Amino acid sequence: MNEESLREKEGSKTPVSFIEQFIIDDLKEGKNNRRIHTRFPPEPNGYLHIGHAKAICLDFGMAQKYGGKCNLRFDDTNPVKEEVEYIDSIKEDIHWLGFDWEELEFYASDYFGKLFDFAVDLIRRGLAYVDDQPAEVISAQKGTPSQPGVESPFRTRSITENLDLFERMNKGEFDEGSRVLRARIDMTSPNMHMRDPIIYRIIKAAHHRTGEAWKVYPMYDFAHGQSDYFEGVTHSLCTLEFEVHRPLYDWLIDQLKKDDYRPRQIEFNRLNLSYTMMSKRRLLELVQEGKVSGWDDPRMPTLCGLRRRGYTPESIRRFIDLIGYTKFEAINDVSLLEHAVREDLNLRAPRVFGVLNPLKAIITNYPEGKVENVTIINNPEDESMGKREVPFSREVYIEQEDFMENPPHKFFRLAPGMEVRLKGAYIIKCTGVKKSENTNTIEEVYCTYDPDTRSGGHASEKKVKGTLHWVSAQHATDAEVRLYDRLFNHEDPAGQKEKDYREFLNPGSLKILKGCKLEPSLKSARPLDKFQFQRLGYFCVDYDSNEGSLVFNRTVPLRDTWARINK
RNA sequence: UGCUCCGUGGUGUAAUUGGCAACACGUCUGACUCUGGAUCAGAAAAGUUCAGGUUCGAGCCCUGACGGAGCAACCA
Repeated sequence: MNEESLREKEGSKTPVSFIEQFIIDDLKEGKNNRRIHTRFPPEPNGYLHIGHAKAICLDFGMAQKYGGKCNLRFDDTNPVKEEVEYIDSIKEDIHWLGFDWEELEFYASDYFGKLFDFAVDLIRRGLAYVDDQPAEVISAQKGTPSQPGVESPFRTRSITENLDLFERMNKGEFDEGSRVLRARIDMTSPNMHMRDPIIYRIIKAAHHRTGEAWKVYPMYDFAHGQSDYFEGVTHSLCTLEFEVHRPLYDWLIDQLKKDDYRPRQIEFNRLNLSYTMMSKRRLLELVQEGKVSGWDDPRMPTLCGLRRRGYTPESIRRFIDLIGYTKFEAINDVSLLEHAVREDLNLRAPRVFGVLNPLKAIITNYPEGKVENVTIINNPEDESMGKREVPFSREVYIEQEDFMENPPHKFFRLAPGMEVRLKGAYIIKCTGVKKSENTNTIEEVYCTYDPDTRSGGHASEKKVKGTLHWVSAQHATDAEVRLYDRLFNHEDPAGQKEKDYREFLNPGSLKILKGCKLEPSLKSARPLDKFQFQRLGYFCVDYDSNEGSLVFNRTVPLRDTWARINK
């Protein structure tokens, strides 16, 4: 980034995060040749969720804004936890979100050779040693956060012996767990991570990329910073829990670096969303235990889940923009995410008629067999989306909730003797109901219409309190509609000391409605097509859908002040 | 009990580096409306965890409390 364009960025009034400020300062000071280079480093052990989206937007976003590059690097240092299946999904999700790493696709496993050489170098300089003690002993010697550790009896082993042992560890001569390589730093450090951290362990599982080539694998701390260094990364952005790792990150870079260049680790707050849970391990449990239908269950906070639910990448990026990056571990309200989709879909989603809980209304004075096409505006927010014709006839479906025999005060819908407009068509008046003999439930309502009130017609200015959506019964197409609510009924389901998160699963998080009636134009809708069902919410065609049997997911309901009043 | 980090309306973030605490979501009014949506206009809501100190002046600097989070995988 040159000085001129940097000054330009500075001139803009929009506040920048503390991270962006660091980047600006580093650029101004001329660090690393005025270069910015970031990386997004997922471990391929699960699907990306919206928390990763926060990191992706930062990593790719900063590089983009300041004329830099962003690498996609798979942090694949633990062959027993990682699978190729995840790599493809991760790439797909990043692209879907709207970012591109171009040719910069890397793997920590690409550096196993260099990392091994660096470890050997540390041994030669007396900065690493092979420890023969079992895990429990090493762990006990580490001390506790408030008590210093004690040194391993193997700490003073000769360089020659260490070199020999480390080579043989990698040849597979020793069992898993029998020996590790440790950095020799300081067993009394107040920082636990500096107490001779383990940097290599023996794992005899096949790696998805390097196969059987290695028997020893580097730990996260020994791979991450060095990978940054090898790739020329300048700003290594990660979440707050790695803050205490930074001294080790810097220590290792100090041993590795040969000139002025050095990557800098900066930590920000991870995303916590109310009523949801972000831990990959627990999300995997939900999938494995069948609590959800899969990683892409529309109730999951995964990117594939949100996509299936009907969220747009724009809305997710917008949400992340709204919450910002700080060092305060906050719980962000899901309603802000919902606001972001509504804001986006309001501008883009065509409005259609869909009746979720149908009730047949018969317009007794409308000629039998007659069909009129009424013209409906596709999106009042965007004239360019045009208009369409919707068939109207003597029998229509309306929403059960839109009719009450004995309505309360301020009920602006249909009730005996009351008038409402059927949107885009006529004003109707309820004249009676038909109830079932035994259960007393309402089966049909009878109405009359006023032929002068057709929308756009000469007497169409007549005002009524309510406007209902409707679908012509003989033209309707049936559909299944899946309604979603929050997966958990606790604000912080995973953060409760005494209780397992499973106890907070919301039993009503999925409601399946069958026999919903949709306007005929929806027959040709394809998976992921998004609509606003007028007066109800935003809906998206599910993958399970096909021309013969439509399936819709409710992304989010519309704001509903009437429902709020009646709570 | 050690170390590291963090405390600003209900929630999440700002405050151009010490100068009238601002924005968004949410909430509540009112207008408009053939979506109880959207849009528009407005309101309530924090004196910045607390106590000292420096200063003409502190959310910002200093000291000390209090509160929260993280750190003791051969996970990342």
